[in-house]
Amino acid sequence: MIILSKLADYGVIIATQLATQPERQANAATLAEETRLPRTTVAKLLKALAHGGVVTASRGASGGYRLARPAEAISIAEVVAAIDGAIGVTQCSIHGPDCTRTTFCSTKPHWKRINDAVGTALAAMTLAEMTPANLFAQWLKLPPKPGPTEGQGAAP
Amino acid sequence: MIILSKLADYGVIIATQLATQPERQANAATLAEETRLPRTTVAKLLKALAHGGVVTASRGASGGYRLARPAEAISIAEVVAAIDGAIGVTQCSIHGPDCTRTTFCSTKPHWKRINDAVGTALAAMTLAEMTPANLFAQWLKLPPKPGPTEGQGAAP
DNA sequence: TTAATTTAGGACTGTTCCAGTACTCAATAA
DNA sequence: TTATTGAGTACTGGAACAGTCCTAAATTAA
Repeated sequence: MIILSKLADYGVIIATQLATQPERQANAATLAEETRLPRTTVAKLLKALAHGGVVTASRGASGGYRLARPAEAISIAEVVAAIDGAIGVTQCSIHGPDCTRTTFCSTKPHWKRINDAVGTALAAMTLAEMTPANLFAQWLKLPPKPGPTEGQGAAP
Repeated sequence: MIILSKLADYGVIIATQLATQPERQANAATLAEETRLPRTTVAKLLKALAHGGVVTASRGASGGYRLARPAEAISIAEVVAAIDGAIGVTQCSIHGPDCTRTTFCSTKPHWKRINDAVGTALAAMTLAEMTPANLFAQWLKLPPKPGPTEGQGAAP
C-alpha cells in the first residue's frame, strides 16, 4: 500500500525545490523544468499549495511563487494536506457521523490513536529537513540547518 | 486523504470479530452477517488474511476460519499488510530503484523516517486492543485484557 | 494604452485502481 | 458419495486520480 498520492509526492518535491532558494521567486514553468515534472501538473499543484497557504503567488509578468514562510516553519503534513486534504486513517476518521454502523463498530474508537501517530510523523518533518543541504547533516544526525543551496529536485 | 483502503478497514473489522471469540471456528457467511459486510467481499478478505498468516482456514463441511495466533500477538500492521501489501509512504518507498529520478531527487532519503513512524504506529496496536472488551479499559487507560466476549463488529 | 506574461479557477478527459461479483476446482466431514 | 466450505482466478462497473486545456484576471513593460 502507498500512503501518499503521486500528486502529494510531487507537491513535496516542488515545495522542497522552493525551499532550496527561499528568496527567489520562481514561476511554474521554471519549477517544472527543475523538478522534471510535467508543466501543467506543476501549475495545478502550485495553485493547490497557494490555496493551502504553503506558498504565496504573485501574478503578472515576472510573477511566480515562493514559500509563504521559512522552510523550517512548514511541515510535510501541511504540504500533503494542501493537496490530498486532511489526513485520516479510515473513512470514519474523516466523515465520522456518516458511518451507519457507528453504534456497533468496535474498531472506530481505536483508529484515533493510529491517526494521531501518522499525523505526528508527518508534522514532525519540515521542508527544511527535506532539502539536499541537510542530507549530509541528516547522515551525521546533526540538527537541521536553514541555509539555501544551489538547485536540485524531482522524483518518480 | 484516507490512508487505509476500505478493504483493509474491513479486514481489521473481520479480524477483530474473530478476536472476540478466539476459540470459535467461524465461516465466511457467519462473519459477514455479524459484521454486516457483503458475503463475497468477506470471503475474499478472509482468503487474503489466510494468505498473510493472520488467520488459519480449514476446508470442507463445518470448516471455517480462526486467528492464527492469540489476538495480543497480531498487530494491525500485519492485518493491513495482508490486504494492502507492504506499507510505503511514496512510490519510491516501495519500488525504490524503479524511480528514474533517484540520482537527483533530494526528498527520497527522508521518506524512510516518516515511513517508519507510520509502520510503528500500526505495529504498536494489536487486535486484542481493538475488541469491544477493551473499550472500557482503553477509556480508563488500563493495559489491554485478552479475554473473549459476546459478538460485535462492522463499519462504514 | 496596449501587449505580453503569469497566476486563478474552472471544466474536461482518459486511465488506472478499487470494490465487489461470479465461477470453477480442491478438500473435508457426514 | 454427496453436501459443504475454502482456494484460486477471472471479470466488471464505478469512482478516483493524473493530467490537459481554456478563459478570465492581475501585473509589468513597452
